[in-house]
Amino acid sequence: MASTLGAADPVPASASTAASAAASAPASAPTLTERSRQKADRRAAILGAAATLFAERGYAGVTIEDLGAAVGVSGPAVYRHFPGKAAVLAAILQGASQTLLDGAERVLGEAPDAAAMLRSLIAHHVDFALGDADVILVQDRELEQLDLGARHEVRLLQRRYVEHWVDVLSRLRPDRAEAELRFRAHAAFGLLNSTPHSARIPGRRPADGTIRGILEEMAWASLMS
Amino acid sequence: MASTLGAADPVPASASTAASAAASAPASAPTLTERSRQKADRRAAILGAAATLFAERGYAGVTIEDLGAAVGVSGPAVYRHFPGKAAVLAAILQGASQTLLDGAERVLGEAPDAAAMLRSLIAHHVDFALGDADVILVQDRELEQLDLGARHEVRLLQRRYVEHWVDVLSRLRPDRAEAELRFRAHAAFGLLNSTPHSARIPGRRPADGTIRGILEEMAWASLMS
DNA sequence: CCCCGATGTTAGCGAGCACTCACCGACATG
DNA sequence: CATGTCGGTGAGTGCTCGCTAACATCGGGG
Repeated sequence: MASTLGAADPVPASASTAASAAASAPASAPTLTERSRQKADRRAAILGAAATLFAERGYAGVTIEDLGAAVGVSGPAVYRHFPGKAAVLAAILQGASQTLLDGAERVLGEAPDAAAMLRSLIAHHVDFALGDADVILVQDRELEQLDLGARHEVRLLQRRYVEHWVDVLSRLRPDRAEAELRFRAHAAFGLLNSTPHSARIPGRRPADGTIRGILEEMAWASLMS
Repeated sequence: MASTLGAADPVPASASTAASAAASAPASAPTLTERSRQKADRRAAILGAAATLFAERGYAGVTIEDLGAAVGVSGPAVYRHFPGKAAVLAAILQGASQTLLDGAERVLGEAPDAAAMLRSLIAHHVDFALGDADVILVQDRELEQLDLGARHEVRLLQRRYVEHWVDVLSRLRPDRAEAELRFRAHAAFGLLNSTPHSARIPGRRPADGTIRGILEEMAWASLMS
């Protein structure tokens, strides 16, 4: 769950004003004190709990008090880790987009040909959708709650992610226009991201191992049809 | 946009306490006075505006004042048509589910065989998704904002809708388990409902007539793969 | 060992908002 | 024409919630 923007850096920047701060630790290493590790844990815990709560009750349906209570602290302690409620949401969405993009670029580097690339992209996306269902829900539901800056950054990451799909697809189907391939990619995302939504529908669904195969099959068939 | 529940009946129930109310009009006819027609128009206008606003800013991001202002009245006038903000959302979601279900049952009656049925179901769903994009967005985003009663009713309608799909699919692919077909149907909904989401993504998309064909092709391919 | 900074707590403020109330004009009915 | 009802308004109310302020506590580096 990496975060770029957000004004709340996970690395403690103690004595940042002093120019002679090169004493305690090598400047490149993030100063592994006990205090900072606990802080990082708290931050991660808040993000995880927030993703679940936002997915369940919506961004507006969760209070700062809820966020703190979910990790054992109460109310305004959250402000020690995030500058505000919106920043928590921003960190979740940026982390998700970054993770998705990084993973895509990783698997693309390992695939021998275009077909394998598409298979890898699909498999990786399924991984994410099944593993971080909460984040998926929040992702395509609360994006417009973000302020313009953060929303723009998330959009940028998403756009780069989509372009990887379009690149691979245009190698497999050079006869099709880019606009169509981009549209098909978005539709496939809708298909793959449906699991978090249908998860709360009553009708019992297939075993978790089976789901994976079905989703990959459907995504491939729809994209290449 | 029919509404069953909601405690706000579109038919004026004036003098409902009097037992001798069989004077002015036939009891079955809804008393077509000018006043009641305007009221029905207002109600419909509020519902339409609310769908757009909820889709744009989320249920919690829209105030009762906004709802009134969108149709030219201000603030509490909305309470003359709906008992509260939640009732507006409930009417939208119930209307959507009902419309979708009615349309499905209509097209199913006109199709000669199972393959035509599936084609019709897909085409009808695409119609709805492209025509009422706002409602689609609200549908799969704000369902849990409803109170338990209304949510249950919407779930019931949705369930019946899905069962129509499962029925048709099981006639086309009797080798597959019902649970898998239901899961595939939900995934296809995710695919078809993706257009309202991707509509606000920057990358230019194909012409509106082309989209229809692509979506139908993808849905069919994914379901029958 | 001691002091500084960082993390947490409780109390409280101020804004936004759903909803109510008292009142008004207009339309349909007897 | 008189009247009761209905749709609309402006002011007001109480509550929720994001966020701040002032104070307690503790870990860790000089």
